[in-house]
Amino acid sequence: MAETENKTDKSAEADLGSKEQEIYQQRLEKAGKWREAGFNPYGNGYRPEHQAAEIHAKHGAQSAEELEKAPPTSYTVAGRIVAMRTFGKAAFIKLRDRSGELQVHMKKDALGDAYEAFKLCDLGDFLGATGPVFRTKTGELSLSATKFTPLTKSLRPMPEKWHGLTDVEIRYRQRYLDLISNPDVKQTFLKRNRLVRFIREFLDGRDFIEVETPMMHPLVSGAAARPFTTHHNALDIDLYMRIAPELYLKRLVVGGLERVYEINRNFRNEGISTRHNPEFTMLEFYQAYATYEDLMDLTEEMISGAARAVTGDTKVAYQGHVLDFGKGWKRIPMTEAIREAVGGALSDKDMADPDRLRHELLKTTHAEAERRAIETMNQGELVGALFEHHVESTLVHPTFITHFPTSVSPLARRNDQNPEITDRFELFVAGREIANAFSELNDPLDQKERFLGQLEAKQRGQQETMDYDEDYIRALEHGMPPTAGEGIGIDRLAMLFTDAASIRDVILFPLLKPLAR
RNA sequence: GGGAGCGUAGCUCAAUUGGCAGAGCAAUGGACUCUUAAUCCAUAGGUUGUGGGUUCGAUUCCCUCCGCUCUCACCA
Repeated sequence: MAETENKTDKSAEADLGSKEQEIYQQRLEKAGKWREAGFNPYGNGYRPEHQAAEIHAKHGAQSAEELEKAPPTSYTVAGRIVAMRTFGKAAFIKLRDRSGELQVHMKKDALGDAYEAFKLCDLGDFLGATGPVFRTKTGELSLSATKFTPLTKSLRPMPEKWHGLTDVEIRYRQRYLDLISNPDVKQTFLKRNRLVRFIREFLDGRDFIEVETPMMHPLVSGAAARPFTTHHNALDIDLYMRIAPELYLKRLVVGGLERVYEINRNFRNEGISTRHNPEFTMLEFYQAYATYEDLMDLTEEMISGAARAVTGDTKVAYQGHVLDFGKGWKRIPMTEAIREAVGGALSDKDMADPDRLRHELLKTTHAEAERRAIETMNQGELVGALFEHHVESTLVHPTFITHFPTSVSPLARRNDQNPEITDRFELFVAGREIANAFSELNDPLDQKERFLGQLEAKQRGQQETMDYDEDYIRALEHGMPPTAGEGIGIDRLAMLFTDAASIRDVILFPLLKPLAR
């Protein structure tokens, strides 16, 4: 690789502006000078022995005098230079490692000839430094370097130090720059990590086992969504990227894995928005001998626990609201929530009457395409649409909406008292769906009918329908114990706990259109 | 896909009615051994996203295309 260094590699620098080009060349020359001085600008094998946070923890409370009197201890740290202030024959630099930042004082007195090599450092370079710690006149704990080692030459300029990087497009496309420039970003992803870890520990502690099921499916199953398609060459078959793992996980319950969960990606070929990324992370779990009501209890416990683990409190500030994840979330049947929202005008009889519902829905629907879609909806779909229209966005605090219509719940168990509704709930927070759960339909004959209903809906022109999954029926025919299952959108939960307005802020590399070159 | 907005130096932002494209940071040279957005002097850095049009003259007005943001629709 060394021979590329002093050549002008036009292809690699095609995206450089003229100023950046100049900096690039200057830094290449500095790297060359390091080589001449016996330092490899891309060396390997350097072992830092200490971290910034460790040093702050150890000496943060000591005064300048105490540090001076204490027996001298030498530390070896490594990191990226994120700030630099030079004074001719001395300099202060700020070194950042994974634990935090530490100021390092570089003095010609202490470094001798190595100081000339240090002067070739730029903002963004990585270096290692060794020396004792002291406190500056202004009180900052700092390492006084007696030895310094260049580790990696950075050839491109860092984003501006004061305003940082604010251009959202660059932040998403070049997330590494975002992470360097905006410390909050790292905190967001650390929180996301804590969230996922908490959930795993929570479920593991309840005897669930984590599994991985296929991401490439021969059928569209487990949800109503448009899939991505792909192709396997050797088998010469088309496959769908999974839109949900549901039917595979329930096959495992049939197989005797009574408590299973999976945290993994789903892919849906639909619109992109502040709440939708084409690939997103979903937790799905299934528990035999539980009902949807048990899962409401479990969900409250898991999510309020997660809120505390991630943010330190069950009251969470989100986009100007305070969301209260403390126990005792509201549980409201869907029709009741609709009735409240439209002012009590709909009787039970009205709720069962498609024409009455259609009339109600058309009152507030003006877009022509939407009105046409409403004309072909059945009673259950109309109830679902009314709910989304009038209620969903008003549910700020965690709220369970229960008893979804059977026709919009093709995998959920019918309610024993009323077969037109299911033993299902969705959890809404901040006006968004966060979780979806139900007592599972384990009657193979009913499931067959529901699949046929999906085919019928497709006939009517609905684009998001499930395929008929023969093997899944066969699995149910072997017998699935009474089971309840749930899906939770991890990205959306992460948004709530990190006060993120856009799902792109909790996904490291959200999908963007590639730039034309 | 529809609607609204945005795109100027590596980064953050200016530019009056359409009249010589500017500043700070970063960079380069110089001074400086306790700085915290260090300071001071000097220098350099631009295909104003792309391609067209109107005009004596376009960062500015109009159109095309590209990308991003918000929003509606679809959806989680």
